[in-house]
Amino acid sequence: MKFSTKSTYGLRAMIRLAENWKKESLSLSVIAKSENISQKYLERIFARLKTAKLIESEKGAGGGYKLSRSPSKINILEIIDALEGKFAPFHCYTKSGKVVCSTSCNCGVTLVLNRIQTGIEDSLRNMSLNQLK
Amino acid sequence: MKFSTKSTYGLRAMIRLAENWKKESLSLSVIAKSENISQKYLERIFARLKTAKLIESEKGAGGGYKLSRSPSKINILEIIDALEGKFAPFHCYTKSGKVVCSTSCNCGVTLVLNRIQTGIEDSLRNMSLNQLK
DNA sequence: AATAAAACCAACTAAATTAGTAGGAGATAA
DNA sequence: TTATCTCCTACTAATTTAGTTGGTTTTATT
Repeated sequence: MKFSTKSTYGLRAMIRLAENWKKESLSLSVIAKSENISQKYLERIFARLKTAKLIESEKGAGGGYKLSRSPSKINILEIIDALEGKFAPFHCYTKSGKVVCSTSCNCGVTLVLNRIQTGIEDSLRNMSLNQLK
Repeated sequence: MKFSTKSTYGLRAMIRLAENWKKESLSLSVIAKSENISQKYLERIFARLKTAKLIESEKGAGGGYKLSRSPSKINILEIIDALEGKFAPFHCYTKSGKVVCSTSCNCGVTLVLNRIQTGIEDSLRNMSLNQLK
């Protein structure tokens, strides 16, 4: 198991925006440059964060991004979910592609998967962006 | 975040071995056939489980695999770690490849990563193989 | 009005990882 | 000596991740 650069970059950028909370917007170019991240790649990461309504944007010269709410109201779990995608809905498949069981079945694999998911959720749920730097 | 087939197959196979605990060894061909998994792929998955000393093998005709200890003494966390690998030791890199910070630093990204890791560990630590079916 | 700086958008490429194959060698019971 | 098994290495195919390329649109500033 690993942490993708997507999450790493996204989190770092969100921490930058948190530091800038209540000030003017921060542009992608500034963040990318100072964090040493490919600007174009960061663009797509920001698209995810925006879809999840965690950030807002202003177009045009002088524009940029800012958090859509106070850092204390932004949950780390939301950020990770937005960046990495939720734990995939799980299915056991036979070789023929037929679904044998789903998330709601109570086989061992599903049970373990659900535990891991709630384990992650519980650990991040009450951690908010203002706690990071 | 997703659960690879490696984990799915590996867990299913371990559950099969647990059902067979105290009986004769189960061969790869039997497990692969009944679980509808590529035998050659399962072979490599079993190699990981063996390296982790979770299973033992007997070569030759009539041979096969069995758990190395009672299912109640096998932790699900051990299985997942063996199959999926531990959470990768984490580093922040600059574009030039220079390490900026490591697992022991206390930046936000590392803090989140460590939380996720302990979240998973805590959720699986006291779940053993005999609880699954 | 022209320009520059910004978000936004789509399609491509490169690298890495995952999932699986192919083709054996060596061990062992029947 | 043969069939059944583990074990080993090297390959391929598919998918995902990590970017790149080349724009369009929006907006403040000159």
